[in-house]
Amino acid sequence: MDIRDRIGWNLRRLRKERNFTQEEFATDSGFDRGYISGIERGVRNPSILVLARIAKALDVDVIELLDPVKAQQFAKSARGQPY
Amino acid sequence: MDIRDRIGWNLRRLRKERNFTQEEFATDSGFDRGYISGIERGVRNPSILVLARIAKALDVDVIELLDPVKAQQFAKSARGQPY
DNA sequence: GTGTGACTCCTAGTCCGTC
DNA sequence: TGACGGACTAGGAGTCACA
Repeated sequence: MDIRDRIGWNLRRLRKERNFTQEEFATDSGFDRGYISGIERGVRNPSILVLARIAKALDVDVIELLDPVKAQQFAKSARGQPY
Repeated sequence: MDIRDRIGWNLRRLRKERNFTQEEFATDSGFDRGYISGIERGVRNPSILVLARIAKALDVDVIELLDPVKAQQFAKSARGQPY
């Protein structure tokens, strides 16, 4: 699994756990909604400082965003689901 | 501890464990030696794909580069030491 | 609510060198 | 052996309109 996908799935997972829309989270974290969308889909290549800001907005450590197991599980559970 | 310092100390720790010079590691991983130096010193802001390439060259998972405990310990043990 | 393409601006990352 | 500088090019940061 590509590292960008790991981050993308984990971000989507953590955001949904908090019942935020992309738009709400974008406002909260100070990013553009389209940029957040791109990270969740794994098409962006964010820098480590961007990840740190995102992690802070989610109130987790950066490592949580890179968790391969949780990313995999969430990706699997999300198959065929609407966004 | 800044996220860039965590990465810097962990990179230096893992590189030294393998008895590589910055130059050797730069050649191995395909990066510029000055760039590797900058990451170790925490003055650079690498993207996640860069970290993935570095992790691969070290044969560890990216998470290892972000380990806060090991970074702290190594930073402490390295106080006053020459590079 | 979200995906997506196109865009500008600025920094990441390279290559050379010196200390 | 590693820190640090300047000049350069590739690519990330950040925004928007439209689907």
